[in-house]
Amino acid sequence: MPVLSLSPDEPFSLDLTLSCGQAFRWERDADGWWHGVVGDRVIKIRQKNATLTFEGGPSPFIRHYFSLDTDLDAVTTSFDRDPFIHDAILKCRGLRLVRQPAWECLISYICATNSNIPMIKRRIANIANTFGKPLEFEEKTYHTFPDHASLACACTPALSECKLGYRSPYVLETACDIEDEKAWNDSIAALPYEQARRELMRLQGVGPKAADCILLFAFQKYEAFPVDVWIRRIMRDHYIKTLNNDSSLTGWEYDTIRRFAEKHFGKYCGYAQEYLYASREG
DNA sequence: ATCCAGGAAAACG
DNA sequence: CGTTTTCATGGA
Repeated sequence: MPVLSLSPDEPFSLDLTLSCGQAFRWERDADGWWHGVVGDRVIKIRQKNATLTFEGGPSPFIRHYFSLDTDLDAVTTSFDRDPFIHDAILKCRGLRLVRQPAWECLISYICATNSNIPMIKRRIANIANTFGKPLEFEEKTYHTFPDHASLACACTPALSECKLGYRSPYVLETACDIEDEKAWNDSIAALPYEQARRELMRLQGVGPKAADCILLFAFQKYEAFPVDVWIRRIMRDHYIKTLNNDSSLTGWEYDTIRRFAEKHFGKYCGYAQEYLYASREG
């Protein structure tokens, strides 16, 4: 089986990277093997110290998906600006942001609103199993994430089987809105962060939080700082203690938090966000 | 039962 | 215009 060796200046933790809640299509078995579907490939991968053993795709593909080309020490050093984030950096050493397929990431975060991670994973799996192409791997059947056309013409009963709840019409409308997946992908990628964010938020079911997640996880726009209930708590308790204890997150508060984050952590604040999120208690 | 979860749309005043 | 209500699902 192919192997990839990491040098000492290439910190990487497969477990932290795949279990921190950024991607929803990976499962880990008892032996430490991770199985996941990326595009039209089933990837099997395991880490032992500085060695990655994998199957299902060529080495450059693995390096690219897991952002192994990123100088992680340089990135974490750039936002290592206070004791709290410093602790998170130490706790989560090797955590990297992966490069997710944008269309799948878009639908995933439309399905993520007001849910917890196990529920989101189940929904994405339901969508793939219902509408995706089957992939055989080691006597098991996996499924690709369906392209936008497959979802655009999904019939309502089949979609309701996916248990998306009130998110179903958002998925349908967004799928119908995007005529050409690649053109959409390229147009978002070409825009600067704030503009790309506004474009994404025109889609049904995509608000500030979903847009920031998509920009961060699929478009590598690291200045995006998604604020969910956990991040909001952390920011309130450790960074912006003047924020009130209100229940609902207002647009004003969301912007206050992300502006603060960009100023405090710098241009890789999105990376910092993931370290804060991964090291949360809960 | 009640509350909560990687929120956002729609209704309201 | 900013603010509150509603939305579907399942686990704790």
